[in-house]
Parts: sequence; structure tokens; C-alpha cells
Amino acid sequence: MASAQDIWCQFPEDVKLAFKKVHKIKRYKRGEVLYRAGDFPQGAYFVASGLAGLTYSSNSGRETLLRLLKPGQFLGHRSLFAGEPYHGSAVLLETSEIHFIPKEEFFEILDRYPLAYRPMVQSLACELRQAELRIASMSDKDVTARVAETLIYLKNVYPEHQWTRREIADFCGSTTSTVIKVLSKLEGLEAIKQDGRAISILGLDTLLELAFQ
Amino acid sequence: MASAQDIWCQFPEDVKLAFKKVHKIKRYKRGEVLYRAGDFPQGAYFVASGLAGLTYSSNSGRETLLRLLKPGQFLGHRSLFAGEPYHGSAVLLETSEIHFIPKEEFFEILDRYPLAYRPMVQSLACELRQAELRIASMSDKDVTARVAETLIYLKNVYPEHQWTRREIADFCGSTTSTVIKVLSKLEGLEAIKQDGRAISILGLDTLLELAFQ
DNA sequence: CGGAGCCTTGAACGGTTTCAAAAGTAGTGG
DNA sequence: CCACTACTTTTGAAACCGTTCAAGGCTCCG
Repeated sequence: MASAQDIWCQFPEDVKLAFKKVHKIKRYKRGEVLYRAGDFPQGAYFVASGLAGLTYSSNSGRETLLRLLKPGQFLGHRSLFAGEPYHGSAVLLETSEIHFIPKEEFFEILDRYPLAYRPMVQSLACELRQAELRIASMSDKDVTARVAETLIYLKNVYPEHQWTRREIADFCGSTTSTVIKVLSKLEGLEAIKQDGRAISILGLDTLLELAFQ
Repeated sequence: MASAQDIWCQFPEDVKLAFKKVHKIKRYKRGEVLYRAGDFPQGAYFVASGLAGLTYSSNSGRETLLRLLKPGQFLGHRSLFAGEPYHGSAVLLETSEIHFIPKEEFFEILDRYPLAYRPMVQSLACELRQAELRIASMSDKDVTARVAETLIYLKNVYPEHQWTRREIADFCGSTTSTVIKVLSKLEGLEAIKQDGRAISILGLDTLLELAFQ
């Protein structure tokens, strides 16, 4: 799983300027919601700081963490491009600064600066690879491998975040209970160390071994 | 799961013409391979007729059907846009006519006709939704629901194709044996009818009920 | 200091896979 | 047209892995 792109720093200066002219800046706290599955997109969101997550909650009530958005990434652009309602809800996982670009201005900027397409499309393409490889992981790997893989990924995306057992479970398609059991097994293997709620990686090599067999 | 877009028919005439000028046409039979995971993309493929599949085979040997490409869809464009090697292999599931567009010409056309971006990006965006919702399905639904969902989807994508139990299993993250057992259960519920290898849907409502609970 | 949300544990349960072996079917080429 | 080969379908029993459930303790934040 390669880390996602920082789109912003790939934009030419004039594109950055154009976005800066039209975006609305707002701060959110953990747990707040940007939009909900089923809503029709009114614009695109850009994570300036903090951490956001795209989640899907099924009929049976199970939550799945579909995607993580760190600073420099867009959110809600998929629905805009597809011309569809949101398929998941956007939730803040950390205190964050979010920029909102109304959809008219969003497309207007893309039309005016076709160069702006590239980083946007590139990130969509990366996200598609990540999603498809996760499908393969889910049908192929046992929980231990999935938790190991997830730990590596999550720590890489946002090392400062205190990842909860629930978030890990929601990301790798398991349950809080099971993740807790796997974590203590990983601690036994000296691959990680748990300090209260904090999890630190001791043996990346061991984790990689477990994750990718 | 909405059906994917036919990109071709969304292109303006001049774009179609530009593609026609540079593509190389070739016919393939079932089982032949367009490219393999890890290869670096040399261009984009376009399915003119037939059916292709993007597959991933894990270290343990399990195959996963990541994506299905029917006439009117591009293939290999994701890697081009992302600037990455292929994450899966492209295999023909039916006798097919495939057009190949070398990457230089591909990007040159996009630069010349920025309008050509839209359908391309739209399809990427749809594929991302489909992939992410499959992640949620896999962690949430039991095999019966996944097989039901898969039957509906596959029959919708390419009704003429004789979907094998293995293809169904590879798509929904299960095994041939299990799919066979589920299919006979579905036949008992009069949701489908099996005639040798052929599978026909009798009760779409029953299937939908099972798939989406 | 109260309360919501997070962490933890063990035992029992249950859904899928695994395995192996046999029969069926499509496609190939002599 | 037949024989051969490779692939697909089918079945049941046993094993296994992960979830479920419930109850209790913890911790962070307002």
C-alpha cells in the first residue's frame, strides 16, 4: 500500500491561487461530520490539517473505514466527478481545518486550468488501486495478517494519531474484540508495544512478514 | 452496484476520430493475457467487444477478480494516470476485440482535447465507488448475500457470459465449493435455476432481498 | 465528578473452508 | 468423429478460525 499523494503541492501556483480565492475555511473537531452517505455533493473538501475518514455503515450496523484523508488530500471529489450522491459519510478523526470549494467553482477551475486535472486524477487512480488491493487482502488474508498490514498503513498515514482498536477493526474488516486479541499476540511476538491505548511498532520487519507472508 | 459507464459513446466525434487514428486492433481468445501485475504500462487498452477481467493473484495462490471490463470501457488507464506499474493482470474472459493506444498518443489526445478527460475520470470515479463498496460488503455480508449480490452484478454486466462457479467465487471472495453449495441453496429458494453450467435468475426480488437484507 | 466511549477477557458458537475423490463437460487435434 | 486432455462441477465430513456476547474496568473530556 503506497501512501496517498499530497495533491496540493503538485498544483501550479496559479491553480493554488484560484482555489484560495474561492474556498471557505472551517475548523472541525473529532467526530464531526462533513457529509453523509446519500447526500448530493455541493462541492469538494480539502484537508488542510488534521485527519478525515470516509466511512460506510451497512444495514446491519457495521462500520467500515473506506478511506483516510490526510492533509493535502481532497474529499468528495469522487462523487463530483462521478456525478453521484456520496456512497459514504465523511467524518473527522482529528481536529482539522477543512477548505470547502463549491462545485461550480471547482469545475470552473478545472476548465480554466486543465493542468489541475492531473494531480486530481492521479489521486483517484491511486485510491482505486488501494481499494482493489484491499478487496484482495480481505478474501485472502487471515485477521493477523490484515491487522499487521493495517497497523503499518495507519501508522504511515498519520503516525501522530492515536489509532483506536475500533478504527483498526473498521479498517481491516474485523471487530474490536478480535483486534485486541491479535494485538496482544503481536505484542507477544515483540512486533509492537502497547502502552495503555498507545500502540508503537517495534519490529516493522516482523509485521511485514506477517502482513505479506 | 450501478453498472459501469460506456466511455466511448460519451466522447465527442473528434476525440473518437483521434483515437481511431492511433489505436492498434487485435483479437484475443478466452484465457489470453493483455498484461501482468508488475508490468509497466505502455499504453491503454479499450474493450471494443467481448469481456475482460482484472485479476490479482496473492502469494498464497488465491485469485481475486478485481474488475470486469465490458465493451466501451478502458483498461490499463488507471496505471497510466497513477504513473504506477499494474497492480493486477488483465485476462480475457471471452473472445474479444481490443484496441491498444500507446501511452504517448493517449496523453497527447487528452492534452489536445481536455473534454476527453471527463468520461475517463468519471469511469475511474465509478470504479472507485464500486471497489470501496465491495470492501464494505466483504466485511459485512455472509457468503449467501455476497453470492446473491455477485450474481445480480455479473448477470447485469454481461448476461451472455457463462459465469463459472470459480469466477463467481473469485469475484465475491469465496471458494468454488462454497459457491456451489450456496447456488443449490438459492435454487431451493427458487431464486435461480441451474441447467448444467448455466445459471438463470428466476426471482430477482428474492436475490435482492438476500443480497441487501 | 460524571458519563460516554474505549479497552479487555473467556467460553461457546457457527459459518466457511479445506480436502479428496469422482463424475461431468468443453475444446483440441489427429 | 473419436480420443484425449484440461478444466469444471459436485459432495460430505472434519477442522478451524473469527465472531459473538456479556460483564467489568479503564480513561479521557467536558
